[in-house]
Parts: sequence; structure tokens; C-alpha cells
Amino acid sequence: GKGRQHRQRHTRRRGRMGRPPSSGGPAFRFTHAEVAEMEEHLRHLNNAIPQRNVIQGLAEKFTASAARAGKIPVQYKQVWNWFQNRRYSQRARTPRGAPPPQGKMLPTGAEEHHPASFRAQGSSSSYPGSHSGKSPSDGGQAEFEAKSARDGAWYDVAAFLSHRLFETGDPEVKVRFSGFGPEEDEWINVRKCVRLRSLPCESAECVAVLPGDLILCFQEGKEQALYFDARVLDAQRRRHDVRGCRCRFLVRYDHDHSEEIVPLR
DNA sequence: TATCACGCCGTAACACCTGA
DNA sequence: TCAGGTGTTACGGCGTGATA
Repeated sequence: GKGRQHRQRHTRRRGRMGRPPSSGGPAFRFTHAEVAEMEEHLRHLNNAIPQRNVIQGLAEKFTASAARAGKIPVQYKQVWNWFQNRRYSQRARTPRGAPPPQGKMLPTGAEEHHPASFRAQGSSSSYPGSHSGKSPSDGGQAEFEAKSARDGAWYDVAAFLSHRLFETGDPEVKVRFSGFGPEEDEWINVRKCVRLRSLPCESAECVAVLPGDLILCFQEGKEQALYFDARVLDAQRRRHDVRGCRCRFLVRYDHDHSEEIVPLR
């Protein structure tokens, strides 16, 4: 886009009206303070929409504020709309292939489908022949993923820097994680913690996901969201629609044994 | 089974900006 | 001045789950 930075600067300074209500009322806009407060709620709730009484409370609080004195009251529906729109726009704006905010990490290409789960491929029992985690034929996409000892999550491999034999005789490789620098490099057991990169499940492939299967799930915690191995405990089949698979899968994470119901995408 | 509330997704409508 | 792009808010369609 042209002059995007300039536009954003001006937007912050002056702001823009949104769509006016069909009832013919004046165009409405939240103040910066109101937006900041709603964003804070989103953060605290890990991007979830607050409960009805919270939204109602915010509407009443905004209406009673000095900035709204003598103006049209803020409606519950307007606050609710803001949360809906903000969540949707944040998802839509997440850049493909780029590390998400707050240091989150996604397998390469994951953003394209925004899946909650991936098929985990077999562990790589042989040392990757190349000193790169990429293959020439995959257009630069990472080919391997490795499990970090720091958090137990799986990350794309940008490059294999070196290798050695551990005391037990197991081969280890020094891994540079995709999207991270040298300070995050780790020595990793090749047999247990390096494998071919997991593949995103397509909508039509949900029928192949069965109880007992190992999948890679996107677990959203309060402070971080990472990819962890999980076992499928149960599959709740649902009718697909224009958006694709609507099935739900009960999974148990290997690293903390917590259980969660996740969508395919 | 019908009804309702709610959430998600996509888009309409508008204002405002940049650059030609 | 105008076309095109972008941000913000409003709204409709649809699915889901709870309840009568």
C-alpha cells in the first residue's frame, strides 16, 4: 500500500468514523481510552470475548465517563461489535510465515490454513544429510521440526549447524530455529526430538484423524501459544459447511497431560 | 421440534489518507 | 481534484447449544 505508515500516524492523531447505524443515527467512534481498556480485556482473556455482564459494564462505564458527557450513550451492542471486529481483524492481519507476536512460533505455512492441529510425521531416525533444515525443492519451506528442551514445544528448523555424539551414543545436532537467532540455538537429540515437519490437516482429511493418533496442536496459554504433541482421545464429527471442517477433537497434550477440545482449523 | 441467544465470518458503508 | 487503499464500525447469514 502507499504511504501506509503516514496513514497510520494520521489515524492515531485524528481517527476515523465507522459505518453509521442504519437507523440514521450519527457515526460512532470509540475514544482511545475506551479502545485501550477493551484491548486490555482482550489481552487478559487471551483474545476471548468477555462475558455479557462485563461488556454491559464497559458500555455503562464508557457512557458515564467525562468524555461521553452529554453525548449518545454507548450501547452494549457497540462494545460487543468492537470485540468481534477486533478479534476478526487481528486474525486476518496475522502475517503469513512471520513469527506471531509475543514470541509465538508457528510451523512454516501454518498461518495459511490457520489450523489448530497438524499431522505429526515420523521421527527422523537418520541425521538430516544437509546442513540446512530446508530442501531445495520445497521453495524454502522448513523440512524438519525440532522439539525445544526449554519448553517442550516443536519449532521449524532453519538450519542444522553442527552434530556430535552424546555420551549415550545418541547423535545430537545443533539447531538454529526458524525465526530465532544464535542465542536460541540448542543441541537436540536427533532420534527423539527431530522429525519431518508436520503437515497441516485439510478439511477433507478430518475423517482420517482417529482416537489414538498423534497430532501437533496449537495450544494457546495465558502467556504464550506454542505447538505441542497431543494424542487424540475422541473425535466429535460435525457437518462441514462453506468454511470447511467443523469437527471437534478431544486431545491430551503429552507435555502437561492437559485435555482440550480443538477444531481441525 | 421450535425458539432463542450467542459466536463467528464476511462484507457493507463510511471517513480519511496518499499520490498522481 | 480524484481514484484507490485502508481503518473503523455496523450488520446479515449461518451454525451451535440451551431450553421449553
